[in-house]
Amino acid sequence: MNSLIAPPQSLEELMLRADALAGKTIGEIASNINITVPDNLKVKKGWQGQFLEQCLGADSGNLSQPDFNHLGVELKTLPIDLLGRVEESTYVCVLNLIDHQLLQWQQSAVCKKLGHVLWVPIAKRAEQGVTESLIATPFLWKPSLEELEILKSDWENVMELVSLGKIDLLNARLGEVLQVRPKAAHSRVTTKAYGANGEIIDTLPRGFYLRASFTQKILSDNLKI
DNA sequence: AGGTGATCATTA
DNA sequence: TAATGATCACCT
Repeated sequence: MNSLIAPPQSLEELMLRADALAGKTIGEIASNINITVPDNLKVKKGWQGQFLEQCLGADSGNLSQPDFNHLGVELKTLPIDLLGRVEESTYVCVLNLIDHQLLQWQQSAVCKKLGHVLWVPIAKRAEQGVTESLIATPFLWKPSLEELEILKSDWENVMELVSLGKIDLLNARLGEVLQVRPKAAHSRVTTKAYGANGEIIDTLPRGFYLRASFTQKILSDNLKI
């Protein structure tokens, strides 16, 4: 889905565009720009995210940088139900298992991407299609100092295991708010990593994800009153 | 290949 | 039934 809409020139312009979507259904917005909505997301898992990117004029493609790079803002859709409960974890970025030497938290992709996020909650209506899903209130978020410390700690714990070649110890149970999970087309895909003796090994590619409990708190903290 | 966008579906 | 591990599509 290529961007047909020019990137917003300012944060204000981005938020005006985002706010204009609030309260509308995916179907309404899609018909206005002649986009066909899939019946379900089984084989279109990233569709909502790409759709919102197009609606808002994101232009970073698959580069490892924030969606609105000139604004330093990352766009994330957040699947919720009608009661505002977060239904899925949030992918952040890949975990680089090779080029991590001397990488500090402030220089990491996780830190850069989560520095400033535009969250767009999308409420899926039970028993109804994607067309009926409702855009809730988008909001800008910067992690608090406390949140930043937890993210940094989670990230450093993972990177320590990676540095020590303890790839086998990585699993989704680690991390208070930031977890590591597989990130690949399927389980036979491999990527390079360092083993415990410094040798190169093949292992399943992993990515960083935010736990739903964390994004749930972010959402709750940002509810309008 | 390996990144982006994620949700699916089986397990615990 | 929540969470982990697996998987799907598109882009460069």
